[in-house]
Order: sequence, then structure tokens, then C-alpha cells
Amino acid sequence: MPNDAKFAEIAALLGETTRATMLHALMDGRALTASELARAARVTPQTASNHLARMTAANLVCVSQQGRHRYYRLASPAVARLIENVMQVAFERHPASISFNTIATGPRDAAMRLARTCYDHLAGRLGVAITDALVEHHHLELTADAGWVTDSGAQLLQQIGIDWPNLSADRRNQSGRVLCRPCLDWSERRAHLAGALGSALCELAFQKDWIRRRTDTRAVMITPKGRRDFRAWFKVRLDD
Amino acid sequence: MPNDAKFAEIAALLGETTRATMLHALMDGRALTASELARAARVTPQTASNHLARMTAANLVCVSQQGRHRYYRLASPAVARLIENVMQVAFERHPASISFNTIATGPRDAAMRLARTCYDHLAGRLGVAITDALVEHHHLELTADAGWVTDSGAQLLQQIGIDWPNLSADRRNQSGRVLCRPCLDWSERRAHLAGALGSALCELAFQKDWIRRRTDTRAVMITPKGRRDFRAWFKVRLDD
DNA sequence: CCCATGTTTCGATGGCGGCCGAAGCATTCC
DNA sequence: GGAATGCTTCGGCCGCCATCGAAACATGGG
Repeated sequence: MPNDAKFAEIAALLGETTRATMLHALMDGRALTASELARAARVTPQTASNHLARMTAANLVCVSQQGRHRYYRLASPAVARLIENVMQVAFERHPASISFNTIATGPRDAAMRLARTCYDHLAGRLGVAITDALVEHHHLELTADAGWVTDSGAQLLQQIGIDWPNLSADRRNQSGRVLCRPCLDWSERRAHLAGALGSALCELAFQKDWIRRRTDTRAVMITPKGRRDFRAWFKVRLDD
Repeated sequence: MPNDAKFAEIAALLGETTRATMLHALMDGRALTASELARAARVTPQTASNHLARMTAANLVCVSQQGRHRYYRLASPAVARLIENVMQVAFERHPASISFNTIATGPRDAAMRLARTCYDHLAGRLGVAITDALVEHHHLELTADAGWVTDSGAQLLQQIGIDWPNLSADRRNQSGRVLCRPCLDWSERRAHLAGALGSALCELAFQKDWIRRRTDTRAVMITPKGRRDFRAWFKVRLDD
């Protein structure tokens, strides 16, 4: 009932390792079954079930039944953003404690560091590299809190098959610039592309088989075709 | 050490009513003493001290000593944003449970609803009204994730004494548009202005005595001069 | 220097909540 | 229909942590 209580309720649900692990497993945007989540968090199914029920009640995740499986996924983009935000605060640099944080805070897995999905967009070196390349070639302008696509950027997107003006139209944009959100990547500690543009780019990359999902991980593999096309379209350099 | 653990650590710190209450008390951006925070959360000083020590260690708040008082404040804007984000998820509307959430979720206090500070910017009806007026008169364009100031907006800001181009210059803005972040207000459930612009406007409003702080609350009072000038400059209507 | 005030440390207590075993329900496959 | 699989409910155990009293420490004032 009081504001603070509901606030604490949500935060408390995030603030427990088992649930946190499950939520992170859902951060790639896919839906996972209760047992998969139990395995991911290394707890028994009944424990997982309990956690999932509570997170469902609090609208952190939602569930859809298919046969005898129950697929759980994050309830909304806002939840994904919230999780990102906690990560950001968790790994924010602070003058006093740099020595503690500098070592081994990023994902251990090399594949994870190279390329992974972050709810609905690309993260890791690939995500950062694409974003950097777009900025470098003036297709995109980014600030700490916001970003927008330039005219040349809109043209580029059009060519690869993203109807950007149309995409951004329903968000009351009028002047052709727009709507992407920087998202701090906690392995690279660099802004990369989230928001509508990040989502559209990620979808396109799967569709064109530039990247492929791996099983049981948020890491994605970059196909040879992807390597070529990322370079051709975005002038992305991943190998130096 | 593992990512999930540090994530959970931060979230767990937010997820406890006493600490949550303290953090909310700090959301107006001011620094409060340990005893003030203890009173706000209705716990003994020693309990508060314990919580504050842990939140300081986790870089959620930071402390500066003055005499025998220790003043605590939020450690960074990122923390304030995080707290806002949790509120947003906590009060997000969900088709299934609207009937529960529609009643009495906003701040009870009428003054709070009318005008209050939200870390470093204005919220409540005043914050929303200013934002609406800016958008209506095409001084500002807002989307779900981002926003920018139009040329006419930059002119208006210049007239009231905010050097907007200069303000946004250090965030690699080149084309005069820019940098403000919508922030969902959980009493009005409407976007209002945060980010650099929100902060500058709020500061200006205090400086020009359009609004004044009240003691012991985030609510601010709007002065008669404020009422006049908000109307004159921004065409804000607060009374209908 | 002594007392008042603000804050922290220590130790003990109590309660909340995560966890699993056992059992029950639902769904699918044979 | 019966067995297997996926998931949930129930009950009891255990550990963690919020809380407070008591006391120590720090600062400033008289």
C-alpha cells in the first residue's frame, strides 16, 4: 500500500541470488521453462517454482503454458531496463574502490564478451563496435542519456532494410532524427545501442543470419557472412 | 565476485523497507544527517547507522562529515535513476491487476502531488505541466526514451538564462538539438523532464525564487512570482 | 575538562525467508 | 489406462539479517 513498501517488494525480489540468476538468464529476451531456470540457478524445481510464482505475482516475469511446459519471460522492457540499471550501478566506477572493481568483473566467457544479446538488442564487443562505427561515420549521434539517427544514418538503415522513419513515427517524432537509447555495457563499460533502433538492428542481424543463437547462453556466434556484412555495411572492425 | 552476486547485493540493499525509506528521503538530492534518516525510517540511530554503513560500502550513498554530523546523500545520478526505475516497474500498469493499482498509489500529500523535486529536477503536476507546455509549443520533442530541444526551445531557454547550447556542448552535441531524459512520474504517471535540462530548469526555478523548499519534505511551494513566471515564460496552466 | 549531542560498534534476540523432501496435480506419450 | 515428465503445494529445518540495548567513540560547547 505505501509507496516505499511496494518499492522494497520489487527490489527485494531482485535482491536474492537465485532469483537474480534466473532473471539474468531471461535477459536475452527468450522464454525459458521452469526447469531450465531451476538448472540455471542450481536449485531444485520446487524452489524455482516458488520464486517464479512470486516474481509472476509481482509482474516481473510472465508465463505462458505450452503443453506440460511453462515458459517464463521478462514481463516488460521496463523490467529489462531495470536489471540493466542495477548492473550499471553495481559496476559503476568509484574513485575509492577502483582497485577492487577493475579485475574480472565482466563476463568470464570469451564468447559472452565478444557478442551477446541484452534483452532485445546486441551487447558485448559487437554491440559496442557497431555503435562506435555508426557514431564515427556520423550515422548516429549519442549523448549520455539519448541519441538520434542522422539523415545519412536513416539512409543507411533504409538500404539494409530498416524503415527507420516509419519505425520512429509512432513515437511522435517529426523531424527525422530519433529514438535510440544508450545502454551501458558492463563488460565493455561502453555505451551501445538499445531502444527501438537497437532492437531493430538485432532482429535484422538474426534475420539475415549475421548472428546465430547458441543454446543455453546469451552469447551469440557471428557467422562469416555476418563478419563480412558488418564490415561492408557498418565498417565495423572486430579483429584488431 | 560473480556478476549475479554483485547484482543481487545492490538489489538486496534496495529491497528492505528501512533502507528503501532512507533512499527515498534522499531522492530530493539534498544531504541528510544519519539521525534525520533514522527518524525518517522510524528506527533507532544504531540501526540506521548499520544500514548507512552498508549502503556507503556499496556506493549507493556517500557521506561527508561536518562537525559531529555526518551528511549522507545519493552517491550518483545513476542511483537516483535506478530508484526511479524500480518505482516505474513497481507501478507499471498490468492488464490483469489494474483494479488493485489504480487506487491511492500516488503520494498522499496534496503538496507532494502538486510540486516536488525528484533528485535534481521537478516532478509532480508542476513538472508534468512544464513539460507538456514545452512540448505543446514545440520547444521540446519527447519520445518514450529520449527527447531534444528545438531551435525555438533553445531560444526560449536563452531568454530565461539557460545557456542550452553551451550546456549540451560537453556531451558531444553538434546540431543544437538535445539531451533531456523523460522520467516517468509515479503520481501523475506522465513523463516529465529529467536529465541535464530538467536539472538546469529546477536550479533556475530555485534561483529565481519561483519555487521554495519546504522543510522535511520533497514537496516544494510555488511562489506567486513563480505562478506568474511559469505562465509567462512557459504558458503553464496549473489551475484548471 | 566535563558534559551534551551525534554516531558507531558489539552482542543478543527474534523473525522472515530460502531451501529441500515428500506428495499431489496436470499433461503427454505409449 | 498407466507410466513418465514437468510443475506446484505443503511442511519443517536452518541460516541470515534487521532490530535494539548497552556501551564506546568523536566532536563541540561551556
